[in-house]
Amino acid sequence: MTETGIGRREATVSDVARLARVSKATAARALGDYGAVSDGVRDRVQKAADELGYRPNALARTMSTGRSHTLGIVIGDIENPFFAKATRGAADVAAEAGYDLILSNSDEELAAEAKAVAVQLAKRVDGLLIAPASSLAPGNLQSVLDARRPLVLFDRTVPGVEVDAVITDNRAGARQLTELLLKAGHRRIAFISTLAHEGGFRAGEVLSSSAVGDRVLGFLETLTEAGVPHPESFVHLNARRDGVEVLAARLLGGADPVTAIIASDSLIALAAFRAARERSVSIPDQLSLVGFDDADWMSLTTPGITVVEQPIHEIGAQATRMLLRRIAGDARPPETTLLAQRLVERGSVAAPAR
Amino acid sequence: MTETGIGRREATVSDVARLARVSKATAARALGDYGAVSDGVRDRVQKAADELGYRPNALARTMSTGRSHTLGIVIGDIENPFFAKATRGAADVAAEAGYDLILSNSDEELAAEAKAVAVQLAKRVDGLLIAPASSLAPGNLQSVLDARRPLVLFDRTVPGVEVDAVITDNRAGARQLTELLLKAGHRRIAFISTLAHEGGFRAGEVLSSSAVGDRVLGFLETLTEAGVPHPESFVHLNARRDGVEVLAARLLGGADPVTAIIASDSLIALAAFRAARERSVSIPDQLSLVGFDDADWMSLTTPGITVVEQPIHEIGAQATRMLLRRIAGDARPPETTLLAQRLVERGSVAAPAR
DNA sequence: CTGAAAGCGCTAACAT
DNA sequence: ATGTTAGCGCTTTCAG
Repeated sequence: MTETGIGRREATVSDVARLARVSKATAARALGDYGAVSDGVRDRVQKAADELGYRPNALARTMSTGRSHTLGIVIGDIENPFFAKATRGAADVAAEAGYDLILSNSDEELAAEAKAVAVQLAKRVDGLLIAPASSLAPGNLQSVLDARRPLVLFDRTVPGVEVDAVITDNRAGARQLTELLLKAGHRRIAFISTLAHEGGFRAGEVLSSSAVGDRVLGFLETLTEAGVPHPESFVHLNARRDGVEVLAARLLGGADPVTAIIASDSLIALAAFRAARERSVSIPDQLSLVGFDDADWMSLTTPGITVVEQPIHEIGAQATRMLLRRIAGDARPPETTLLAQRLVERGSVAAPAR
Repeated sequence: MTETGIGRREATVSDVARLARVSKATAARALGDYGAVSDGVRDRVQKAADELGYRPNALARTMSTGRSHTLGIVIGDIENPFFAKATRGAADVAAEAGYDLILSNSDEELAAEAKAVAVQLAKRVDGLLIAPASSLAPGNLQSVLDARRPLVLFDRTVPGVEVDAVITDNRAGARQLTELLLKAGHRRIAFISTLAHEGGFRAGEVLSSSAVGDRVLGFLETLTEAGVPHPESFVHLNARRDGVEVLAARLLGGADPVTAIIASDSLIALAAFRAARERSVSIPDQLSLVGFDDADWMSLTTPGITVVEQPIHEIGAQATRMLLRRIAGDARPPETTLLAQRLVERGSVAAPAR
């Protein structure tokens, strides 16, 4: 029954109990559907609850049970289609299991991530899903481990932190892309990522995103195997999101222009495509463009863009399933799930101009 | 200081107080930074807290203060770029103000929305941001009002529910698009939306999304003013997300094909573009395509797509600012903020073939 | 400035 | 099957 009246506070179990003329405990049992209650009493309590417009207080319940039925998820940026999809995957399995998600954007910055983690822990989430801002700085993750809260990483791992993780085979994906380009005859291939990175890339360096690191690895080893000299000079990191276009333009101009570009995510592919278009360099005739992640528009451009696709929704879903399992008490040693990437060939690759 | 040891429970204010040799109240004051505490004591408490690895329990705090510093947001689908952007806008102003977001996807279904609202209320969010699944069914919103929780709607309003809302001028946007098409010489223009709707559209009908309703209104009135007969036959609702392509294909084939399409969101524009491409109907020569929302890929296709753009990030941001104001106690009568839409002309409009 | 005690709304023993 | 009584961890009077 809908409640009217002004200035009343929310009805509590006590209120319901009083109206139903039973003890608080009995009312709680009937309302919370646990313990044993006779049918008659159950009805009376239910009726009283309806009459008072009783709404349970999940926080109070959490206080006494210790379970919040809430998961924390911290990602780079919900506007990035990758994270949006992964988050949806997570939200779906969470909702299915009766859990909610508290969402935080880190913008890939450790400080923001730290704050997000602290708040989530303070709110006593039952577990955390994190796409770590850095694979090199375990601090933020360590604090959730210290707090003894289950944690599952996704998209990237962080060496030294022993937790579950769900990632995809970036190295293999990069190999596929690179081989495709090599086979088409390319030798000057730029790999572009917005990953934050100090100074130019040097061979053997460990990157702050294991995902990008693995891609670079697959890229470099494939080039090296093919006998391409100094392949690391083709790795371009630290591109600002809004600077990718300029970078791409620069790579396409100059004395020794690249003939192919590998974009480390769909947003970069977008910028590269735009740069090419604006300088009237034709794809695939004058430039081959490939990338990671299959954005829905990639089949719409002329030509369509060849990519390796990852099961993004599933990344979030699997990570959440694993987290739920841990919350349920699974104590097996941490494992990292490696999902496959799949090549989707479209028209953006051809032999280099000369 | 990082804590070691197994099986210990989280440190509480009491623990800290004991170690610092002060009362619980004093420790709480020092930790929570309220009340008055002498410097010496403050230090001692802080040190004790560090030593124990004390992490505040935000739920307990909420229990006694009544404020959770958490906002609920319920949207259609976080994978939809529109909602992703609006959510980011909301998250940004929320974080700025020290609030978190609990996210729920309704898939535009009332039942899912009802459940989401119930859970959010149970978790005692300080306020809710909702893009209502239906402008016709006030029930879910009424329950948040009944719970006396501040509520701000965005993207659509629901007549009869007196609350704040942030929307954009869909009617004007639709007029602009329609006029553009009319001016180019089009007379057979299809308006496509995935909005759930029973049976064919009849003039004067109120739709379950005020946003789509306003667009249809602007569309119809502009056509009517131009003397186009039976314009309501051009309104196509209830398209399944994965059926838009077929629908578009059907509209382009048949005896009396449309010469222009207005897509009610970027996902529909995408599907329509693909349908045209697949049937080799050339845009803009054989089909003019326009739509709502400026997706980032729309400047990449050949031709680029003409749209009216809405300040999506700002929709979420403004809604959240308003919500925060209400939470702070602002009791002015509800107001609905109307943001402008802006025409972005690209190359997808031309005169019809014949 | 500091302490004691009550209370937020619920669940969990432990009786009866 | 139902009731009594303690808490959960924090804030908040109210004293001193």
